[in-house]
Amino acid sequence: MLSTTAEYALRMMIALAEAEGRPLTSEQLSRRTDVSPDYAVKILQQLGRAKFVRAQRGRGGGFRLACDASTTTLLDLVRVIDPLDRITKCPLGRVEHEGHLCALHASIDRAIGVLHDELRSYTLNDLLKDERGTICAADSETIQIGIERRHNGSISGSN
Amino acid sequence: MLSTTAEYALRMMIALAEAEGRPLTSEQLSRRTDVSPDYAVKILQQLGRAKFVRAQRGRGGGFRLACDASTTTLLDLVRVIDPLDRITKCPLGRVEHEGHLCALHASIDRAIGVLHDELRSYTLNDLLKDERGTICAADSETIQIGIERRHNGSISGSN
DNA sequence: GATAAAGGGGATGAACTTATCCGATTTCGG
DNA sequence: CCGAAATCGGATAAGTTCATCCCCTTTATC
Repeated sequence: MLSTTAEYALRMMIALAEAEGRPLTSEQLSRRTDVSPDYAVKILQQLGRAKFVRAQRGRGGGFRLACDASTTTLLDLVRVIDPLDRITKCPLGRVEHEGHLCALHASIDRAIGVLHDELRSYTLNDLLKDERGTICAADSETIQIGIERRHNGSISGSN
Repeated sequence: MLSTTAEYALRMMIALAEAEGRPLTSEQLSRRTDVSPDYAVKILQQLGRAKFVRAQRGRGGGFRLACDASTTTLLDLVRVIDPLDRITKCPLGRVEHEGHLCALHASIDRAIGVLHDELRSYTLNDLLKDERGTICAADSETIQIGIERRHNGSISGSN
């Protein structure tokens, strides 16, 4: 339903939100989110143009979150990649349906509407909370390279 | 959000539902729904394999509805073309998320869920009712070739 | 039967999405 | 000011969806 690219973007945004302002290189993001290194860069560039991340070139650089994780919603992020637009004009270009969609397109539009509502109801912060302590992005590598974990006193962590 | 192919399929199903059991040729369906003739056939074949339409070869043949328009939902039809599946297992294959998705995938899954619910709430019959008398499939041609129209005493028809 | 009308289905091309590659540019640190 | 580390962005390849083309089989009618 979402494009794979949108999925990738969400994973990387979660990884960046978890990093709490510290920059992560595209390489690190790639490994944490299982996105190929080169493609990860492309997606990060799109997120950068949309002002959701900021890039810092050069040594010690990387990508940092450039939005408020408590107000940025899933919908905001998905739409950077997938248009996911409501239907406002007749796809068949019928002039008599200007401002008054037929039953078919009105139904599809309502479906897109509830999808919007649902995706808008989750913020980036919401996605960081996981009762099990494992988030589907940003974990395995933090152990390898020894960055301190934020919630290591987890409840029933399986490793 | 829906693939264009799914849109086409819906338009053709509406046109067939409007025809009330009379067969329509792929050519007629193509013109009524603004789908190219050759591609229309391909989509009708998919709908046929899924048992939503039945084809009759030879002179006087064509495609007929093979499902109940009052119980077949938008969701049923869309899923012939687009899988639109709920998320049941972790897309990253993390075993610790078996039967317990992380917050990200749980959220996306809920979004797909509400989309399902909404699409399931419309039947094929619902899409035939249009207060303005114009449906976004199956109309222009009925005038050309003179098949009797079902609701010709329309309210504010613009031609 | 012959013929014309109709769908069946494989092969192919066009367009878009996804993914990779590589050289250029920026920036930090000695 | 040099070199390593990092992003930038254009070119290209691979894969998928969308669309077209063509030949075949089926079927109703004469």
